[in-house]
Order: sequence, then C-alpha cells, then structure tokens
Amino acid sequence: MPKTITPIAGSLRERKKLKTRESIQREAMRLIQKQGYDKTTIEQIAAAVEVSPSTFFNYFPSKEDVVLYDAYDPMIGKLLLDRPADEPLSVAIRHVLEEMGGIFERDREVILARARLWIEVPSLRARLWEELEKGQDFMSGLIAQRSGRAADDFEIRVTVMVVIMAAMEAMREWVRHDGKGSFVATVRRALDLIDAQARLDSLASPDRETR
Amino acid sequence: MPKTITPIAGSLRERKKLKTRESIQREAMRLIQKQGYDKTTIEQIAAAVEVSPSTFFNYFPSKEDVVLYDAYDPMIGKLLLDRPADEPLSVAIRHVLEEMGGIFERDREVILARARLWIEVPSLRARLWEELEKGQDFMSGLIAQRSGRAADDFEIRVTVMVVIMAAMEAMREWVRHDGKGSFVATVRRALDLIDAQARLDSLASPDRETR
DNA sequence: TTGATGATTAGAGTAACTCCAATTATAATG
DNA sequence: CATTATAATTGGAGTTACTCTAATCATCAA
Repeated sequence: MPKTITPIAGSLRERKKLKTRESIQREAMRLIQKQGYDKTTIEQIAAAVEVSPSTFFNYFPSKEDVVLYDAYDPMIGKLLLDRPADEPLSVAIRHVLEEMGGIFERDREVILARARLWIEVPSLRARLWEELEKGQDFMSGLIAQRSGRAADDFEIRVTVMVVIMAAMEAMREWVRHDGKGSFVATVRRALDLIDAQARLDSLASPDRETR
Repeated sequence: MPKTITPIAGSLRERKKLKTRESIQREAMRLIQKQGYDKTTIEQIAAAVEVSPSTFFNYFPSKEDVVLYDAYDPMIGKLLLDRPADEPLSVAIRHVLEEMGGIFERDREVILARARLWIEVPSLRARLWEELEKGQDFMSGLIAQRSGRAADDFEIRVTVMVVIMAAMEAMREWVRHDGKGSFVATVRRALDLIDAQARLDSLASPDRETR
C-alpha cells in the first residue's frame, strides 16, 4: 500500500479544482442575477462553465449550496475560536464583528446581492435555516466547553439562538434598506436591543470559583 | 351572469372536501410514521386514500405541507387576537399558552410525533422556517397596530423573533426529552430565560401619553 | 513509461412538482 | 325532471433537481 504523501496545496489538481469551483459559483451567480434563481437551471450553469451537469454536483451537493456557500462563515468561526478562552463571550462577539467590518464594507455589493437572494427566494430562505442551526451548534458547543456545561444545555442553546436571530434580523433590516448604512452597526443595534450580552457573559465565564 | 349564492358551510361538496383532506393527511402521516418521510411517495399516499396524485396536489401544494399543516396555529392566532387590546402582550402570551395547555396535553402523542418529524427531517426542518416567519409577521403586525408603530419596525421584529425562537427551542428541548414533562412548562422556562416580557410590554402599550 | 488515483462524464432512473385538457360529480335553474 | 353551469377529479405529458453507476480521461508517483 503506497503511502499517500501529503497532497501539495498548490498542486495542479488542487489549483484546477479550486478554479472550477470558483468558476461554477461565479457563473451561477451571474446567471441567477440576470434571470432569477428559479429560471436558472443546472444545465445552463454547467454549460456556461463548460462542464457537465454531473461535474456541478461533484462540487456542490445542491443548487442551493452554490448561492448559500459563504466564505465568511468559516472566517467568523476561526476568529471566534482565536479569541482568548477567558474573554467574555459578548466581548469576543463584538470584537469579531468589528474585525469583519472591513470585509463587509469592501464586499458590500456582493454580500447585498446574496443576502437579497437568501431573503427573497423561498427555497434559499428555508435552506438558510440549516446554516443558522449549524452556527447555533458551533457556538453552543464552544460556550459549553468554556463553561463546563453540557453541549445541549437548554439555557445555552436558547441564548445562542437569540443572538443568532438578532444578527439574522439585522441582515434583513439592512437589506430592507438596500444596504445603506453599516451592516455591522445594524447588528450592533440588534445586539443592544436584545441585551443578551450580560447573559452570555454569565454563561461563558468558566466556573473557576466552583472548581 | 348568475350570482353565486353564498355556499353553505355544510354542503355535500364542502363536507366531502373536508373528509378527503383529512383522509389524505391521516394516511400520509400513517405511512410516514411507518416508512419514514423520504421513503413515502406521493403516489403511495394517493393510492392509500384512493385518489389520484393530481388530487393530492389539489389539497396540499407540496408534500411538506401535509406534515406541516397545523390546526393549532390558527387557534393560537385567534386566541391572541381575542385578548383585550390593552392587555400587556406578555400577559396575553402567557394566557394563550395556558389556554392551549389542555389541548397540548390531550394531543401529546400526535404533537410529539409531528414535532419529531419537523426536527429530524431536513426538508421539513428547513420548511418550518417559513411558518415561523409567518408567525413573526402576524405577531409583529399585531403589536405594531396596538402600539402605533410601523409594521416593519426593527425593534418589534427582533423582539418578536426572539420570543418565537424561545418557543421553538422549547419544542426542541421537549422533543429531546421524548415529550416527558409539560410542553407549556418548557416554553415558560424559555420565556423566563430570555426575559423578554418586560420589553414586549413596553412595545405593546399604546402610546397614549404621546398622542 | 507505467500503473494507480482522482476527476469528468454520459446515461439511465426517480420523484416532486406544473400545466392542461378531458371527464365526472354536484349544484342551480327553468 | 331536464338542463346547464360550476367545481372536483383525473390522466398524461413535460420539467427539473438530484442519484447511481460504469466508463473514460487527466494527473501524479515511481
């Protein structure tokens, strides 16, 4: 059994795959912007990229995923993880938000277009839910770990979901106003509104005293 | 042009339609319980009810709707509307919750089975989102009216969504514990947790003074 | 150069829907 | 009761997203 050496990140194959992936997504978005989501078929997208429909499904498990896939999600996750473990969660969240602010400003147009799709196309809107739940699982797990509670702690899950919904509603509000104004500021407003920070802090602080 | 007289509620046609509708839903649920959602086809359901697949789509716009359609939603809506307009919203919500409590207890098994599907089947889970949004629109509209604010007021929408998510998480928690314990009590716990009542009250009280 | 491995593809199949035109059941009218 | 209007049911043809499989083709390691 020949040991497979660690695949080089920049190998021809890898680079090609990445290129194809990006092409598919770019062409898909272009067509969808032009004709609408429902009227754009996988066949059309594949034709535009000059690959077969089969190949499309090699890269994206469903049509929704092309629009849904978001490079920022993993970024946010990483930023959150990189925060010192003893930092209060509310502070961490605010930090991450500000750190993303620049990117959000820079990619404003792209983000706005995609957010609009998320909100306006029923199947995408519904599908977005899945992603929110993944976010909830991720954050809940993180807090659970740091606070020494169970991963499915009711209190944690409720609180985290509330925070996520605040961000979600902020996005909707931001889109409703055609992306005028700062997205980050809108999220901040929502967070202030639900006033969840204090609660998050009390959850996130490790139970040092009890230990 | 012959004026169509108001169709009698209990006319033969109406009764038949209702029966068919109920049969479809009952048989669908039975098959789905037995074989799982994905493995149950519309053809099978139609065959079990002895109608054509076309007829299925006359009654339910999609397969998801058969499982999703919930007799309690309109009930809750009606109960909420029936509360005196000057009653603080938090009180109204608690009232409605307690009023539904008996029904929830009585139909526990049915509700649990359906809730399980909602949570476990991805397409249903995603689709549930749509319903939550309808709920948000309804409640936001109600509060907006009573408080004299705009229908798409950001603060209202965020707060309402938070309350809905609390109920949603309560359902998940309740299902996670196999429906042991009171559903209403779990929702109460979630509501207490988010402590949103005070905020709701401040939103719901009409701005009598300012007027 | 060769042999393995991974990517691309065509093709056949499934199932949820949509649309439409034909048929059948119920209701209203003279 | 006979007739006409209306509503419900149906079959059939078509679209599209997606799955599975087996063959072909490109890249890579040796």
